[in-house]
Amino acid sequence: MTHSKEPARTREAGAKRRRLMEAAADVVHRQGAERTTIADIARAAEVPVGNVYYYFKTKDELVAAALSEHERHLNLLVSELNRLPDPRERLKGLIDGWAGQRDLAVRHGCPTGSLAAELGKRDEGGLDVEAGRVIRLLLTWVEDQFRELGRPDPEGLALTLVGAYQGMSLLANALRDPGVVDRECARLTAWIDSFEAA
Amino acid sequence: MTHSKEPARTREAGAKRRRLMEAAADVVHRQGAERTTIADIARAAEVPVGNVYYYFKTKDELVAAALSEHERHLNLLVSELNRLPDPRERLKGLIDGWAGQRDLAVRHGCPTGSLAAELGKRDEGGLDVEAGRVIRLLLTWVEDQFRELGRPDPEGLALTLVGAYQGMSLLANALRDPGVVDRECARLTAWIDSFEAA
Amino acid sequence: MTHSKEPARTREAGAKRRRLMEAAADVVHRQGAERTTIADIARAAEVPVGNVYYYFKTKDELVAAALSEHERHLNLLVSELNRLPDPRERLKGLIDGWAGQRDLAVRHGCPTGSLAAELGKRDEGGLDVEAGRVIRLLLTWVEDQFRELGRPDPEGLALTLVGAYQGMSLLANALRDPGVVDRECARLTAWIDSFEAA
Amino acid sequence: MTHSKEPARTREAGAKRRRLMEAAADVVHRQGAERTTIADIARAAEVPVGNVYYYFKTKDELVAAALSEHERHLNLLVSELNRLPDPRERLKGLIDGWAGQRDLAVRHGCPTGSLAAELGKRDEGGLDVEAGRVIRLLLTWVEDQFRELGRPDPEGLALTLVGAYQGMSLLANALRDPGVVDRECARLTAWIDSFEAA
DNA sequence: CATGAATGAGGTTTCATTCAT
DNA sequence: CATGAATGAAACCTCATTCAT
Repeated sequence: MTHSKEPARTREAGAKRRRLMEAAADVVHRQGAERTTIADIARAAEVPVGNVYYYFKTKDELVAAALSEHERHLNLLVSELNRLPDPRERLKGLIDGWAGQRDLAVRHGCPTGSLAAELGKRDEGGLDVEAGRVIRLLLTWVEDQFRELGRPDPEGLALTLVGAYQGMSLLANALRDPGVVDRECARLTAWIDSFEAA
Repeated sequence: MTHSKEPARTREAGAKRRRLMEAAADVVHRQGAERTTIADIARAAEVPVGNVYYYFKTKDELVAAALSEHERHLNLLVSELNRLPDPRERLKGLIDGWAGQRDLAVRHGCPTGSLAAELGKRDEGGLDVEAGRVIRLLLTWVEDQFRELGRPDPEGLALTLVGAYQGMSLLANALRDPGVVDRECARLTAWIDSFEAA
Repeated sequence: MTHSKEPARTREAGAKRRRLMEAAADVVHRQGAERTTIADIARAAEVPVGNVYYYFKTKDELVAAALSEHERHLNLLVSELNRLPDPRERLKGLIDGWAGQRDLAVRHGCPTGSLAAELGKRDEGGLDVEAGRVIRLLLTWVEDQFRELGRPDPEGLALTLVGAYQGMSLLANALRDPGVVDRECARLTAWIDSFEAA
Repeated sequence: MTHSKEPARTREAGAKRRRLMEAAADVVHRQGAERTTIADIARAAEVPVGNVYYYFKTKDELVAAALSEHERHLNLLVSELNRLPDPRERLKGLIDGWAGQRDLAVRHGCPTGSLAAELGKRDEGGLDVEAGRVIRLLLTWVEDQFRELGRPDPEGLALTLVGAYQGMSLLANALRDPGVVDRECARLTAWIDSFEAA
């Protein structure tokens, strides 16, 4: 109880890989992929540095793991929202989720968006494409909601909504101002409400 | 005078600093601050590596120089737009400018925004605050236009407009899709047009 | 008995060690001792990495096992050749064997010779001596044939013949040219034929 | 005089690169390319480890430098021998050179040959081809001598002579026996002498 | 100021070997 | 004996920064 030094193996096998993925997602979100060292992630996951490579052969694989964690979280959120009967409520639920993560956005931006921006600076590795794929998952889901609502140009509306989210996250982070998220989320919610029923 | 090796110091004296700033802004935009080395910037500016330090004492100062280049460009743009008599036309001119930089945004995102996102991952150095300041310059100018247009909540409108720009830049870059910029710029222009005259 | 996981231990028991030795000989010949990892050998032998250490306590023991495999092959070849009644035919049979392994020599050199060269770079471990011992086995056998042929200085002739083999293997490998083996083997055969009967 | 710590820069600029090449050739000959670390070479050249990379971007470039040193030595030797008027004397001079390096061959084998053998184990990098090129330089020169002597099949004779050298070097090294070089060099000299004048 | 060269801290990665089950 | 997982020592390499000329 005093030390966490006790062998983690006894608890559950395979949990380490999960711990590493979560640590990678978290640390990369906070520090950025370039500034994050393997040692940072290893420390956060309470795993010896050398052991990390048993689970992930390169640093890039760890970054990919962070990305897939964000994908997992997105899928969880979407599953949750899909239980709501009304697409309008689903979209407003999504926006509520963004509002709820306000402080995280202020400190570090959108996890997926800021990672995508960083990976987009690379010329090789293909991780940039992977990031685009995760973002497109959200876009497609949002588009589906607008379509179900019977709105014309659901693809454009999805771009506008998700773009607004990425924009507010970046501004809130750059200005260190939580009010940005509050205002924009309120505006977006009102925007959704302004749509007449199908 | 004796050697032809003698450089035209007086002629190029100030030019080197300028070249370094421009190179820093360009290379950092393309590669990101972390992935950019001093040697990269020196090469792009055609300045010997060892010489860089006479103009910029640290790498952070070079990043700050990149930021100030973006600030300079912003000021130039704003000066240009301020010549237009109508604030509505000024805002539409701003949006036209974004549309005109579409391909750059697709490849590397908004220069200031992506740099701000990267610097926001740092805990020290204060460059993140500097980036926020540059972004705020744009926000304030946009806000002034909305105010002059007589719109209520000009600050919120500015956040929405600039946020939309940051969002479209990030999405266009992540998806490698120029259409994102086209669509959103068209929408924003229509949005501005939807405001009645003061 | 309860689980089908139960392996046929008794059946495969000794086979694993044999598989590991063969894999070591093969992989070390192709990649060299230094570039070969325990994992490489384990994979080639289809033995779990952690299990290797029950058969070979160190990597050096595996290299020694590779050497002893080459020794075993040499002994098999010599036994075969010893069935021939004429020492001249035995020597020519040896050369034929070299010619038959031409393509292997072009790709990776003589298994024993290239391993001896690599081990000769070491200052410790004694494996270099072991490699010399295996090579001397061949030398002694060849010497015996020349002696039986009644040639003067059989030791010198053996050095010449085996040296020619090592030289052609190295050159064929370095030049990636199978013709080297063809030419030299033909020459050596003619050389043997040039000796008058005892 | 007591310490060699004094800045080497004062002596001659550019000498460091030369020192590194020589150290690489020497250490790689003694330890083999795989067992040689950058630190080993740096120490032998009295250069800080980090500085090595200013001159050679990768370890492979250092190995290539070692190879080119051997090429340089070969060219020097050949230039020397070319001063002799008689091709027979030139070839015997070459063999005398081998005999003179007897002890080095016993300890570490032929510098070029053992390096070629090691590089031949690689699948990538192209250094193996480079090693073959250097060996071919010697072959071609020897071939030219035999041709000038008016012997038939000069290419085959060159293969035989150079192959004998590589073979004796490998055997002498594997057996740790200088006598191998003595005997074989004597035999080769007699062989050359056995050719009638053109 | 100018410049190629120097330096060392720190990061990524590999791998022989050991250990818990 | 069997096995996946663990460990840490070392190797390669990068780069911001400094220095000698």
